[in-house]
Amino acid sequence: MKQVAERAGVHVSTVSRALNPETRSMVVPESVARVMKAAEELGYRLDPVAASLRTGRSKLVGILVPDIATNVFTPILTGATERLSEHGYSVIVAYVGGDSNKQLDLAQGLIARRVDGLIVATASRDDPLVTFCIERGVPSVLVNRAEKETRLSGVVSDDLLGAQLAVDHLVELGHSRIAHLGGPREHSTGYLRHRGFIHALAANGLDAASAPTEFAETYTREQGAAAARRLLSAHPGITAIVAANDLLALGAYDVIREAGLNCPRDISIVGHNDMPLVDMVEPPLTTIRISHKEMGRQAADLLEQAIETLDRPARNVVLPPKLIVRGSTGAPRKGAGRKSAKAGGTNRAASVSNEV
Amino acid sequence: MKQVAERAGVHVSTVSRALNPETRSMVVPESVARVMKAAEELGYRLDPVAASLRTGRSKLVGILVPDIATNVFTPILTGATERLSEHGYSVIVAYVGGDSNKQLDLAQGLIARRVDGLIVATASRDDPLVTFCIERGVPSVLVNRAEKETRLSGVVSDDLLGAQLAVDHLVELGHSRIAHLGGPREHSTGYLRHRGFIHALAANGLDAASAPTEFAETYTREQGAAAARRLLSAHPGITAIVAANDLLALGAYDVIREAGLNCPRDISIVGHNDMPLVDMVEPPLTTIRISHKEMGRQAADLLEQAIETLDRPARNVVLPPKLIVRGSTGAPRKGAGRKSAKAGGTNRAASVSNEV
DNA sequence: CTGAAAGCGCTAACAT
DNA sequence: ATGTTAGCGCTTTCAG
Repeated sequence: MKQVAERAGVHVSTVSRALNPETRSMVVPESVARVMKAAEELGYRLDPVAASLRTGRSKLVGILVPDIATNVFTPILTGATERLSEHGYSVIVAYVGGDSNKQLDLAQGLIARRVDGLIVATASRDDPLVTFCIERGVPSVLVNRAEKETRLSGVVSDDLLGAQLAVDHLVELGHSRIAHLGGPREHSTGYLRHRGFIHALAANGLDAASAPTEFAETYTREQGAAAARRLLSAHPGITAIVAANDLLALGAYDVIREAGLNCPRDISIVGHNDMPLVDMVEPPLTTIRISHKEMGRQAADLLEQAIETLDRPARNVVLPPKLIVRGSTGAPRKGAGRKSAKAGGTNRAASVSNEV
Repeated sequence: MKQVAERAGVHVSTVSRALNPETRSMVVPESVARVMKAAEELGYRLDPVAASLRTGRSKLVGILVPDIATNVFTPILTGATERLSEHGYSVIVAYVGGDSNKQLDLAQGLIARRVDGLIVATASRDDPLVTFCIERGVPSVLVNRAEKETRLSGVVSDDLLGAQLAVDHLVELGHSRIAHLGGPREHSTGYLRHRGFIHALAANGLDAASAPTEFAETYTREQGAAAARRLLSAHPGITAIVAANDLLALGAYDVIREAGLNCPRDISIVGHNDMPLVDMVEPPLTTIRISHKEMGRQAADLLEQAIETLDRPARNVVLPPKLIVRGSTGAPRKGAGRKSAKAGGTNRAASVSNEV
């Protein structure tokens, strides 16, 4: 930097100001030009490490993703990274497991590296990590999963609505014995999709209280299969399953196949996420589409805002999901629909709150 | 740090030495203990930014992945990140597009952040980025894709062998009119899998020179479909396709379906990668399995070695792929096999060099 | 084995 | 609008 200053015939501090977009306006354009030229000629670039040491800022953002990198977190990551890098940020990824202490440690480490903010894709409905972020005063946003209470801004899909869309679709097809293949309830996705399922059932005049339901412990095909097995053995009469997630739905496929049943003839299935390739499985999966990449982008936006103006009130961005009808849903098999639903209803439970 | 020094009754430099595992041996154990205790009590942690400014090292590794994040790069990323974080490294991901100048810029930026090394998952067979890394003296390794010449260490799958496995399998089933649905030839994967295809054909006594071949421009389902369409219209007589990648194979599925044909009855297909869910598509895809996560891990190992001892000679780790037989391959339809192959052959072309 | 002191490269008061 | 100066928090010679 000293060399550049010499070559441009100015002081180092002028070089610093000229090279930094934020302070460039303090320098007369002519000097800026000379500095730029000198820097160019010497192949000089500002040292972000030194700058970071001095300013405490780093143009670095940490992102915490579950280590069981399912397909949904990849587009979130790319969406966020893309958007962030447009604004000069780099992204440090940390894959975190379930251990809460390790999570705090990792966050700690990122903070030590002076990240300007954190994107948390791992939040449970009441997460110590969030408490930690708030206490430490690190600008942070949630993505995909929200907390019970909105302590931090975040971007999520309207999971309640998504599940309702699924139920409404099934009811329209004539189903009334609809079961739920739920996700982990400590995550907002599992919790809300279950609630959406219940409410939609009620709104359609079906018995929500006794609706067959089993929860998978994790969002995996294996756990989905295990839960689906429990569901089918306890309630052989069901004609449709609303799954909290595509992977769970595919687990149900495995079970249905192994039971010698046919989807959708014997049982219809709706997934959630519309992850890549579920249009190619057999039968093509009817599911709820969520734009995870867009979630990532918006989380990036939210984080940048949080970084720029601290203590900005927490705000939840809720993205609308969309029903994608494919081959895994159809009319119930004859003689199956013993419980009768109220006449063909898209009676969405409009008043259900979206509180996590 | 000064506070810790005071509290422990030693000088800051002693604190520094005590806290850093590499220099801890210079300090008498008793002092170390006192320092540790004081640090603990104050909740003090070393500042990596300041350390980085001083030492030039950062415990940060950059990884360059293609921005069209297909499924294969996610496990590479997680594998590498896991292994690296075990050794105290954090990972900065950069999603890079095709523009070579932008790639250099991104690498430049990572270097400015003082990354200790770079993992490059984007290399073409002769990549200016590699030249750049070498010139700048940044420890770097390649992963998944290698260069024509081994200028840098790397981890790849044995792509030549993979393609041969695919052809041998098809020949064993009785196919002789086998086509290749190739990948981009500027990448080692596309190039080598094509060569493996050719050599295996020859080794099995089939006419390699005139084997129907079409190349997709990118590894996408769409480009796969386009190339498969060209293949089928130019060579309606083929009974099997060896695809350079699962996505391409799925593109071929689309085309076969739209042509009213059936896989595997009319045409058998073999993919490459064994990415998630291809066992669930219809028909389940026969493919070549590669452990991308393991590739990521080994790339991490190689990079750590390169960081520890500079100017270590470049070394290629070649992982063995494995044929996974599923439902997309079967015997050719009757009357299709007009060309005759040499008797039932697993005549692998053992002597084919693996040079990229 | 430990203390002293210099300085990594930059930025932000403050002064002019 | 620009120059001066004092560190950011650490590591690492060099002395002792």
